[in-house]
Amino acid sequence: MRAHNLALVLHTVANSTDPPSRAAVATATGLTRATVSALVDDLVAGGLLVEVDPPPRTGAGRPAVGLTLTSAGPAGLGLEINVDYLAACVVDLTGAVRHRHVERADQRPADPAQALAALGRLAATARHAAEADGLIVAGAALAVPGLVAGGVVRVAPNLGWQDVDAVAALRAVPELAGLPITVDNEANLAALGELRVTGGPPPTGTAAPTAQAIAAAAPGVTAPAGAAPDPAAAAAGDLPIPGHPWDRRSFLYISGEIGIGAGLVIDGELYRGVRGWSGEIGHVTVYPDGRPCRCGARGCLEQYAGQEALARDEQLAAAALGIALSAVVNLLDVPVIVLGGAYAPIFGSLRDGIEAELRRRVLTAGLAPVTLRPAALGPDAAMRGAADTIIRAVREDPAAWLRRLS
Amino acid sequence: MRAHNLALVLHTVANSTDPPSRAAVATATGLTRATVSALVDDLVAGGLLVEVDPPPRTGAGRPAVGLTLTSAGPAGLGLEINVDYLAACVVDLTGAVRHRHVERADQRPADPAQALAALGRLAATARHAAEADGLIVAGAALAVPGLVAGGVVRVAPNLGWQDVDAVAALRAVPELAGLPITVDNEANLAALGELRVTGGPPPTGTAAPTAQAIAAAAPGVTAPAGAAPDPAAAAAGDLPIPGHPWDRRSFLYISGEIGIGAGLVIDGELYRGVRGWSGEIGHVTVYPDGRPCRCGARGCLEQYAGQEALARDEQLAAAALGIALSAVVNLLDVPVIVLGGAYAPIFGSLRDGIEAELRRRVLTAGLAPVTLRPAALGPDAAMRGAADTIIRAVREDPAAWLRRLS
DNA sequence: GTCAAATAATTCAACCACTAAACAATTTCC
DNA sequence: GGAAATTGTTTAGTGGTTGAATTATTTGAC
Repeated sequence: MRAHNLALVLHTVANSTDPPSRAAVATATGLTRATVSALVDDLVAGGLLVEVDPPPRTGAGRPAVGLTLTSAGPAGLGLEINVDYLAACVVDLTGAVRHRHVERADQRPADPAQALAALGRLAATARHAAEADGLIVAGAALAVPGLVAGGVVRVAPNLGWQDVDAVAALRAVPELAGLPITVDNEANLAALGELRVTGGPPPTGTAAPTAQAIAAAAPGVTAPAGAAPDPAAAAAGDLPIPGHPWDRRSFLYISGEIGIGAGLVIDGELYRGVRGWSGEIGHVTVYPDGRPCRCGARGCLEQYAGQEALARDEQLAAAALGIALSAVVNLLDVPVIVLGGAYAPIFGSLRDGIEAELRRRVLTAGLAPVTLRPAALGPDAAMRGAADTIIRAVREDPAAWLRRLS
Repeated sequence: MRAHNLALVLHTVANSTDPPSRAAVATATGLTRATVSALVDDLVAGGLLVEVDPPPRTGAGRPAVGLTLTSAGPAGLGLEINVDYLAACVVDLTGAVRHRHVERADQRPADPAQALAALGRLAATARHAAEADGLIVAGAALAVPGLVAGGVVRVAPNLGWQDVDAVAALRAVPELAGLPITVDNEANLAALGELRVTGGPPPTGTAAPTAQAIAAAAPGVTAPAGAAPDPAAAAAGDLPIPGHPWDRRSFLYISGEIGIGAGLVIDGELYRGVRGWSGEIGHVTVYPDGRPCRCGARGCLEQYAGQEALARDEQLAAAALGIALSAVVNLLDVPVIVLGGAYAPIFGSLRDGIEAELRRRVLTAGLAPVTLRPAALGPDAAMRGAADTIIRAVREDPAAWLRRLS
């Protein structure tokens, strides 16, 4: 119960726009001021929260002391191996990127051990830099473009990997000793990265609006007015995302790389699938008797909207994407689709073609909108999402972190 | 916390094969015998559990007194409106069907008010019969073949309904006064019905096996050996379902009626979609330029595997189903697909055709099996699932039920 | 400048629910 | 018949919460 309430308080502070006072947290959570005080004391002592200067005064009374997440506590180490680069970043508890290093180099000629060794070096320097900066790296997560099971990369076709125990390789790096390390699919983690940047606070208390209310409000397929990413806002890391509040916490993220992956986020939670293999949208059938795919099937989406096909014909790609995405929406009732990876920069030219298919093929298109939007994060999404899994674990179970310190 | 532990104890008793003692519940839950005693006393006083004769002795020591769910307490009223019948059933806390009445009649000529009035009469007699039998009807749920939003049936094409406030109509029936009433999609509820019958207990304590372990064990698409439903076992309501334990709690249920719907159950939870409109697999595109569908699109699954098409060509239906289901598995990594409705009786002739497509088009088919199986429940599935939502609510929050009594 | 009103945070007694350990009840086994 | 075993209850103790009272610090009125 204490663990639950610690998490509740931490989330409330994290999701507030300006530093809330203990009293504000109490009213927001429904707990007593006394209880909140006790919990906050623990979180401050444990180095997860810090007291900051009071927010601008608002009337009579004793001035409040503000609370924010620390920028000197636990941090997450995000790693990525992709076809043409290695990358590492450190993200602190507030979600700020504190270190970032990308090493461009084609990984396909390298064998897995070489690539992982190079990544290990990147990770080691990132950890050093972070700890010199007062951060405590709480764990590392690695994004790879392939199917992952139990820490092992089963298949990563575009890297040419098969049954590579990436976790074991990283654990062997001496500078990473003692760190919990996980591996996950690139698209899944990119979806989490997108969520961290655009997700915003969970709908506090109020339930999602009824479908009834939605349908009355805005029929048809829609996209935000200024759909192209606003560079200034994106740089500030605080993109204003239009739409209904739950649009920001439930979406399908499509990652268009050489292959095509997807990450499904439902109400702020990533759905990984029973065995961790969800999101293989690249091999959804679009044209049953179409082009042969290297997976052995015919007419896979990847053959029409993968990077190769994309270079040849963007409109064909858009139509194929539209067909596959219609299936997703019909099956899962996802209100928002985020186009990432190679799709983000050409969102403008894909949008109409995708929307045309959605309008035609989504059964509920007339009842409620399906919103299309470009990804906010660019090529860093997966690495950022990987780091986010670490700080998310601390945020969701601060009690464990406090125990770990003592 | 008390609420949580009450639910924990209730679940433990519910999921035990024979009536457990207080001590057995204590060891199973990890709570103290003292705590369990206190909780059980509350549940017995509230009429959710009853003490029964001790199970056969097993050694020395004071004899235990067994605990079971009551068969005289809260009950769920399950209702269904479909194209050619109305139905009502009452299910008690143990999951036993205590009353059941089906009224065959084509509902299409009737206007919604007439149909709902007839259903109201059915529901009223069911409630009476149940209460004469010592049951307390805790609520009612209605299954309809259509899109539902906030208690309103937005569209039910095969009934010819549009924007029918079914909940309001039923609430107006005097004999149903005071009952919480909900409406839901037929396929969603049928999936829950299937879960109740085949789901079994949640994997106690142990996590799902790693994908790694699975892949090593059994590659390829598989189906249970004796795949046709065993009538004797089905009648006993205790069908032995083969496969891994989590297979029973994560599956996609396909309901083949005039239209085709699907209900997705993940780890024992029904996924309804953000707006409640998930599972419209009937309008997933199979052949992008194929037959025109009444939804306005082309090549929808319904045109190739709906009841009409099914009558013409079962093999075409199987191939189309295989293509659409491959998309589902690629996207969601669902390990089991349950064929219900009109598909269940002809499972044998559909199976090979579906499996061929799955083998070809599911990317991970070589890593882990996709199991196909016929539904266990037959035409009662949706109605049973509807009733189950009511008793599930009581089971998941027994504290609320106890409060309600006082 | 002083005092009342307002707001923030802490302290303290009471309470609820769980744990641990002792105890009572009832059986089997020797 | 008595020791051992097992179930279920009782009792004292503890952690974490609430609610009320208390302290701290500011604004605004006079």
